[in-house]
Amino acid sequence: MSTSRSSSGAPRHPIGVVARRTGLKPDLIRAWERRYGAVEPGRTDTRRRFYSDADVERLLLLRRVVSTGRGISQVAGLSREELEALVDSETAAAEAGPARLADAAGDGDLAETYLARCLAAAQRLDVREMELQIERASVAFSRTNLLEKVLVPLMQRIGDLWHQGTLRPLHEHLASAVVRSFLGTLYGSHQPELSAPHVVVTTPSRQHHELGALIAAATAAGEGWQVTYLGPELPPEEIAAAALQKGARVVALSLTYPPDDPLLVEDLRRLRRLLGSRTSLVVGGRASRAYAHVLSEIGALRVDSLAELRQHLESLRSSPEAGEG
Amino acid sequence: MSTSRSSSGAPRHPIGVVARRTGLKPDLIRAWERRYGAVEPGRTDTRRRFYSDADVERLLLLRRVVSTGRGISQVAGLSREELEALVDSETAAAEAGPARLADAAGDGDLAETYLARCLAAAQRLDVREMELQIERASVAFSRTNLLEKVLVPLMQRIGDLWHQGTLRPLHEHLASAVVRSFLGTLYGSHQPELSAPHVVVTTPSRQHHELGALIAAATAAGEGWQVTYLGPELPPEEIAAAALQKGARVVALSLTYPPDDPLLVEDLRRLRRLLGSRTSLVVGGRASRAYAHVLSEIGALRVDSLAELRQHLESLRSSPEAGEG
DNA sequence: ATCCTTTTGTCAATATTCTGTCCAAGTTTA
DNA sequence: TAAACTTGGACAGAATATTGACAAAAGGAT
Repeated sequence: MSTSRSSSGAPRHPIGVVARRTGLKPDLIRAWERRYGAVEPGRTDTRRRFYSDADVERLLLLRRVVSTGRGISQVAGLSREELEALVDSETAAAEAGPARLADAAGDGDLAETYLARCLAAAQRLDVREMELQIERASVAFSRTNLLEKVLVPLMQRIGDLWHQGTLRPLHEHLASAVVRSFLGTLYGSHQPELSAPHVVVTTPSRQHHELGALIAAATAAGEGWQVTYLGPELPPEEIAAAALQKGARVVALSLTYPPDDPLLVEDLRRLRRLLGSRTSLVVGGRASRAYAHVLSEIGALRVDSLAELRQHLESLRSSPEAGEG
Repeated sequence: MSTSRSSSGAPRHPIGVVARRTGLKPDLIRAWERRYGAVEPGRTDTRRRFYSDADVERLLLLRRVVSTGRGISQVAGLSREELEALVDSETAAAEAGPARLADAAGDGDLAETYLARCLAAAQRLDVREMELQIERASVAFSRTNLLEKVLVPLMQRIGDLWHQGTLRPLHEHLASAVVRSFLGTLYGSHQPELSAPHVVVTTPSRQHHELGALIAAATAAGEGWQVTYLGPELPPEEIAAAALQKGARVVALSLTYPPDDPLLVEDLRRLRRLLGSRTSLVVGGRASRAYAHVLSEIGALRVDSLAELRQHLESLRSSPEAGEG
């Protein structure tokens, strides 16, 4: 065990940092200390509390125990070993996952607000403001809703405004860069279980709009998959190689433009041949409809929305093998 | 006590430059020194402060630690290693912290270590590990060194291995996506002064390798410029429109491939015409040499390294107008 | 079930410390 | 001379500490 890491000065954390790390409000941490002596942090000469790493871990432990229904007064005085024992017995008893937060309804207006602000910021080429708004939206919405109600509509609307001439290509590029950067951090921040199935996400050659692929990657990550995002425009051989190397259960492609690429049809057929029958192919994006014929020919799943994608991932996850012959 | 402090490199930078590089106001740097002895810069015989590169890196590290919630008074006296450990523990708080790298050796070896790990991770298509290693490297290195000694060599080496057939295109794509995502967060993290000049960074049409542009964007941000990154492949009209709207002092382009695009030559000429004479054009990237003729014809600055880019930005910043007619 | 008590998270008011910013006056540099 | 730098002091906003109060939830007793 890492009993003491005090080799060169043990880190001492102010209460704000402890609050962030434990998810407990500063007031609550103080209340636990005042009322039950749950922790006994050190003090500076000006009476500010300073917590050690051990204190932080103890608070985390207490939080877990309390969240299982026990009162804080009952467990505040227990030793670390006793707390760990409690946690163990609890997890062994019930595989209770943390309750999922349900976003309240009526988010439409809120999403619309963020959307409008992002659009305005994009128009002004104000990257910082755009990032700020997306950041705020990411706090207000769940990951799923952020994608479905803010980011996807945002890019669609920018695309529309571009095509109708209100916005320049430059605005679309800028917005793409910002959203892409955000999505990159989003899908990377998830820590899937090692037993989770793999999905390889990319875009075929000459399909250089990667936003859809990134959104798919973020969605899959949110569903608990292990995601390997390869970036845009890869030929079938590369995609297949990656899928093979990662033992991917699914390959997800995003098609947006152009909708009439004969070479792409051939690439899709080849990809299906190169992939083992154990790997499913899921295709989405605005242009995917245009390739529906090939897709059904090669037995690829076509999805029209993120909800559909999530649904398919869910079912694919449980089914042992791809249902293709 | 921290032994180093005044070790590496003769003191060089006046406080204004340090302020730009660190994103800290001169007043704040002095306050940190006066109140907590956070740095001990050298002095001229007229009592002017002069900071070494090590001082700058220390200030960057302090800024980062402070931004995570600790008070400056608590961390101002810590050694570099302790500060790095703090940042590391913050980013990898939940992580089972495996072996810390031996910091003792020279930075060259250290960079090599990270490089090798990133390469190995890329080969295994292990995105998470790659991100982790880059994150760690970003703690151990200053922004400048991270770019020049880790990320740029990494992408070069991957490119080489790709061309010699050891790695597949797929690996290059994957690494690009990871590095790009990281750079996106990097260049956005700096908060420039409102009075700072603007630079618009992008890539001309048909130049779809945007990594160089992103690195340039991160470098410019580190020099205290207000950066507008537009993403890759924009025609001259779009670039000029953005530069006009932002009142950009500089437009920076990255050229990597192809090196022999006749249309690009025309695009560059047009861009120069569309830009006002108040806006300088700076061009870098592997293929920029191939276009040296046009570039000198239209009076664009060609840079061969990041150091050169920084140097040019520094001098452009002080000179009131572009020196082109 | 209903009522009462205890527990528990949250909040408010006030005081103190910490921290970033700013100002003024003088000095040096370009 | 204008711009950049230095010193010392001042100040406002953020973070923290303390005390006390309050309402929802939990649990018991009737």
